[in-house]
Amino acid sequence: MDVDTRLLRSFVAVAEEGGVTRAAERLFVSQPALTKQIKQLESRLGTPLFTRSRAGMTLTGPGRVLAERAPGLLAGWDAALRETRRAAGRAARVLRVGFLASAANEATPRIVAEFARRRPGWRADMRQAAWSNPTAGLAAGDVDVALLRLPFPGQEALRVEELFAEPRCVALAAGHPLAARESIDFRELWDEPFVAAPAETGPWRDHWLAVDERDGRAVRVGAVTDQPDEWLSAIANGYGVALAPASAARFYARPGVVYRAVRGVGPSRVGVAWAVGDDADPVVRDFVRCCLDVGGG
Amino acid sequence: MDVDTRLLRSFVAVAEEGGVTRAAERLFVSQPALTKQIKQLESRLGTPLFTRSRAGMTLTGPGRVLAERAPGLLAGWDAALRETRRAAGRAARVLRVGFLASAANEATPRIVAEFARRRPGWRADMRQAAWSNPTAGLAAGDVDVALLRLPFPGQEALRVEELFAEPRCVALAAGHPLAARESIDFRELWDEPFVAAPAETGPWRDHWLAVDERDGRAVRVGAVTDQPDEWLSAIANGYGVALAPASAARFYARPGVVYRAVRGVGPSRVGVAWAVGDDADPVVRDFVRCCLDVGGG
DNA sequence: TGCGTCCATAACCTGGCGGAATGGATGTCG
DNA sequence: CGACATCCATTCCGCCAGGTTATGGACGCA
Repeated sequence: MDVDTRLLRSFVAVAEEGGVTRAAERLFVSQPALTKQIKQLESRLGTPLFTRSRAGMTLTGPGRVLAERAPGLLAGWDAALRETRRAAGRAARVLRVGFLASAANEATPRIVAEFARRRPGWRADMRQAAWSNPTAGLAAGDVDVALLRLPFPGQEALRVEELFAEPRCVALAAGHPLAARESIDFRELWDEPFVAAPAETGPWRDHWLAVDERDGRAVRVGAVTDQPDEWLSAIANGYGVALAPASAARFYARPGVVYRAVRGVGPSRVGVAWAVGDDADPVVRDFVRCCLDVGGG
Repeated sequence: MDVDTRLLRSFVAVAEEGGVTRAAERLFVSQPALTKQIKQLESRLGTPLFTRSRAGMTLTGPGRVLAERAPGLLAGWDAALRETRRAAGRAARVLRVGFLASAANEATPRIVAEFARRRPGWRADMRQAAWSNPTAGLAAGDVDVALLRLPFPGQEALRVEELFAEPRCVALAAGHPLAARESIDFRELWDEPFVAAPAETGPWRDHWLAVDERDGRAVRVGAVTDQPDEWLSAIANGYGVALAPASAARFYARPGVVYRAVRGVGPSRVGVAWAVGDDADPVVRDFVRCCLDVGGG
């Protein structure tokens, strides 16, 4: 008998969330759609997988059996998918490069150009990742190499080469009182609301909130954003201010947002990262070499 | 990304057969349908999996990567499916009993009745299997216990308890010259065409062709059948004769087919089989007990 | 040059899926 | 005690995916 992995994912979500409604919003589908998926799975298996109650759905005996195995099956499929895609990249002479928004900024096109020079016939496929994906897909195997701001969560399990550092500045709404100033002491920002990255980015978020330079005072978070556009909008709307690499002033210029120098916060470092298993991969090595030549000087 | 296991099975079939056309007939779908499935899989993965040529389809690099992993994934899913169904049977208090057509014949209802008596609230779900499925689904895990004619292929990996033996007779077309006789020497049948079981049943097929009692002479096979209905039709049509258990005369009576005693072939033995892992299962043990009490006692 | 054998494409039909709205059961709270 | 909230189930409808049959096109072979 055959199933779509989507059905299994739905099943796992309902089992984990303990109810259709919650699982449905986690999966971004409507509740009736998910209800039907579960019913379909049950009817194909010929057995109920959940007992329905007012409070939600709990697994039956057969449901528990399936719930034990399904995550492993899905992980196996996802792994096979990654491996196949990786092979596809190699076959098409494509190096998949992930980068966090604002990671390498001006250096990026030079790195790509240098890679094209060093590896004729190859192409670097640049994939921008949201901030909630701190390794830009490298940890999940979606890319071969990634350009990131250091430090980032999961760094220990990867190889990282630091490329360069640049000072940090502060981005404010154009109408902000401090926007008139040429440069700002960070302590003047302690009580300002900040536009922060999603919570799951952990140390990365803390680094951009400069938690270490606040003398232990709590951070006021005025907005949480996941992408540069949202980030810029939030700042322009006055929901908060935010630290940014100096290059953002050129790279993310936007009416209503100004960048000012800031004293009292350390610089931001940019690095290139790759998986341990790719240490010997000649294409990955070449790309890292290009990064060091161009960005690391 | 999600995929239906059906797509993976199709992919594996095409990879193994080396072409869409052959794979399509193996999978009992039309060739265009299969072509579309493969194209869909390729487009979802974003890479060609096969190189097309006049002679058929051969795997690309990414195709080989996927082809290495797909069978394991499918096996994993099938195993999870079996386990879930097994749990479903237990939860519903159903013992799944497979039986080869003509296995226990008259004994079957008595066994089921005895099981119902010994296990109130439980139900024996009887599933007749075709002869090409020599363990009646036991080897594949589709049933918990099976009633079979001995010997059968795969017997060594299972537990088997012999229940009883009965003489074998011969089934002939009513118009056959030997049908007028009361009983027949098996050597008189040496040159008759036989209706045989499918080749994959190995020793089981040989046993019903009585290969061992032919003094090394080759068997003439007049027809191959997989089910009692086909078997009876083939005999009635005169495509061949066949050995059968004596009880078939009562159980599979049909106009145009007669059963006659035959001398010179051994009896047929009936057994109940279960998986090694179920040795301690109380329900399976009870069922086996019932078989022995009713059939073997 | 016609034929057989592949795979790809076209045209058509049907079943199933997803979404919005609604129903029904059941606690909760003022 | 009645209004409300919160679940899951159901209905209706539009749409797409998948299947089948028929046909096209490339290529080797006699």
